[in-house]
Amino acid sequence: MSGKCPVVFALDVIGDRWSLVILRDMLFRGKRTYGDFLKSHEKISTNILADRLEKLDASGLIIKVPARKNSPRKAYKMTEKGADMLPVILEMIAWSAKYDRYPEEAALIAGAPDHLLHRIKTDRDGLMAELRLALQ
Amino acid sequence: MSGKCPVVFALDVIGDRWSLVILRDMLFRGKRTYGDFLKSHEKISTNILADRLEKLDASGLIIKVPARKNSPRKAYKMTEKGADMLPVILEMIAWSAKYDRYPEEAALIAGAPDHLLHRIKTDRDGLMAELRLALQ
DNA sequence: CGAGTATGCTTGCTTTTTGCAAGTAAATTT
DNA sequence: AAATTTACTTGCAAAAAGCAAGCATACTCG
Repeated sequence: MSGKCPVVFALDVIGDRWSLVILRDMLFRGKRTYGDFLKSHEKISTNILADRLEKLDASGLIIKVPARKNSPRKAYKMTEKGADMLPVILEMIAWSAKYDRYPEEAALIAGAPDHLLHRIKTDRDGLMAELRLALQ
Repeated sequence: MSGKCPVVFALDVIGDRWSLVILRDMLFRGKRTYGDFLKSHEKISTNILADRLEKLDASGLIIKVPARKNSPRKAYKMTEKGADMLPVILEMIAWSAKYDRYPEEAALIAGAPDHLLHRIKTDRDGLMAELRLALQ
């Protein structure tokens, strides 16, 4: 049994920067394969990526699936449990928007344009539904 | 300039389990001193605690203040920037409530009773206001 | 169909971070 | 004034992260 405070329970799954970077890549950038994740701007190293994918799989946030029907090649897919981290990530984005003094460049590099923030504030449920749909 | 995606911008500050444990202790348990934090159930080690307090201070989520007026003894106080992490933490708690299969014991040990969850869902703003007030 | 390339990792090694125990100086209590 | 607490620091061993190279399938193209 977990016996942990809920904050720690969540931290056990996402309390590490790389896990959240992977989730971000899946949720906001449609990445699905090992190679996709490796190419991310933050330069995760190969062994760490393998480790985190395994852990995220083990804790049920993602699952390993055939990349295409009947293909032996693999891809990763977000589970509902994983997608349910969206609110956490959206709040992080909202916090950063408030406190990062240089968001313009972030928008350019990382694709967090103003309209995303606007929707977090005004149409969060719609935004989440849309992002979830894109995971199918 | 940050030039970072907003998720990474936030992760730079709280993308480490101990930082969030410290924030939790301040927000939900009224802890303020080095000794308080050291006593937390998760057994943070002394050098890591010192390091994280310094980093949280450096990034402006907390400030070091006199424990009492004119006292040379120190305490830590949450800034608004720190308190603004509350929504992130509340979403983590909500997520854990959905996926932790043994929340009863967590409630006993860590003080996350059902009514907290209920308020996260039904009166988040009121809850946040109350928690913020307790920080004064 | 076979050679070359791409993909999804694993392995080995170095560097960094963590954890633990002990130590210490200043503040407080008795 | 002595004993105790508090808020750290230091030193060292263990764990984790980062980096480069290797490797066994897949897939692609002639």
